[in-house]
Amino acid sequence: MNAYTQLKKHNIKPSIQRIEIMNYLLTHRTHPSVDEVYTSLSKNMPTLSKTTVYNTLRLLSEQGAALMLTIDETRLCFDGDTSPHTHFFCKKCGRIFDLPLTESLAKQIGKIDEGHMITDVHYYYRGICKDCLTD
Amino acid sequence: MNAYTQLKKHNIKPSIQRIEIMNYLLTHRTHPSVDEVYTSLSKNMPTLSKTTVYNTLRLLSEQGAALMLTIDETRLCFDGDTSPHTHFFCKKCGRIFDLPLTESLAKQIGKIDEGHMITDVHYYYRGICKDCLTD
DNA sequence: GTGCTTGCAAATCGTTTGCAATAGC
DNA sequence: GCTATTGCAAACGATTTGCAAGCAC
Repeated sequence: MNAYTQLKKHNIKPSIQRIEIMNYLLTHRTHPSVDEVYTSLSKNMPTLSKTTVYNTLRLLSEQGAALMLTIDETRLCFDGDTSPHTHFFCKKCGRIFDLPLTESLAKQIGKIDEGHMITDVHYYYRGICKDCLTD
Repeated sequence: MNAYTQLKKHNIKPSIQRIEIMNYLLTHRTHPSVDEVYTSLSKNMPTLSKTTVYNTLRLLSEQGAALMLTIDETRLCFDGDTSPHTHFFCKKCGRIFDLPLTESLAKQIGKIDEGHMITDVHYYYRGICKDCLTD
């Protein structure tokens, strides 16, 4: 799915900036922060404003075109992959890894609500990643 | 379990401030923010510093005596209940609710690691709570 | 030309840091 | 007395806000 289609699908009016930001999320599965998106895109879009990146990423997550991750206590990260999966945060290097969602875990989604309306599900794991363990 | 015992159990040297903060968490299951703990305790401890509340809550979560919740993007919240359960965040009123951890969900914990060392598990749900839905 | 989007600068506010004062063995 | 803890003020930094300029239909 390309960026333009993804925006249309979520009722977001496509602008150059929005397409570029959505495209960045779709092609970089690194769970980037606002700053990473901004720094990377501003190389080819010198007039891009960080405010626009903030606004757009928030809009994308509100409209369900991206996930806003709060697993890193120091900054918001974003994920263009909205399919169900879990996230692992390394407390040492700060990277976020994707982990698969087991079938039985997937089945739980939406089962526990107690009358609340659940719109977002996040499964977060923290610890030390494989790479940092061997250092 | 009282606050003093909880601190000793996690190798935290008990001071007046630490006992009061730990006790607050154990007696208020509202997932308070730093500010809520500070504001409430400072009524009876006028010299209490917010820095101490920050330091202590961080220490408690590092030592496993409390959970640091990052479910609310705008502030850190803390939970003195370290037993396995899930959290629901209401996007409208900002409150955090406890939800039970189903047995099959509990069984997943520690199963998906892919070589990483997992130390923390958080299951977060977001949406609109029962009370806000009826408003 | 009307309404939405962008971008700059300034403000905001939760959190951390530096460091001197204090308390506890 | 030595070490750890506390508390104040200042710094920090991520995010938001206000508002004017720009763009699109």
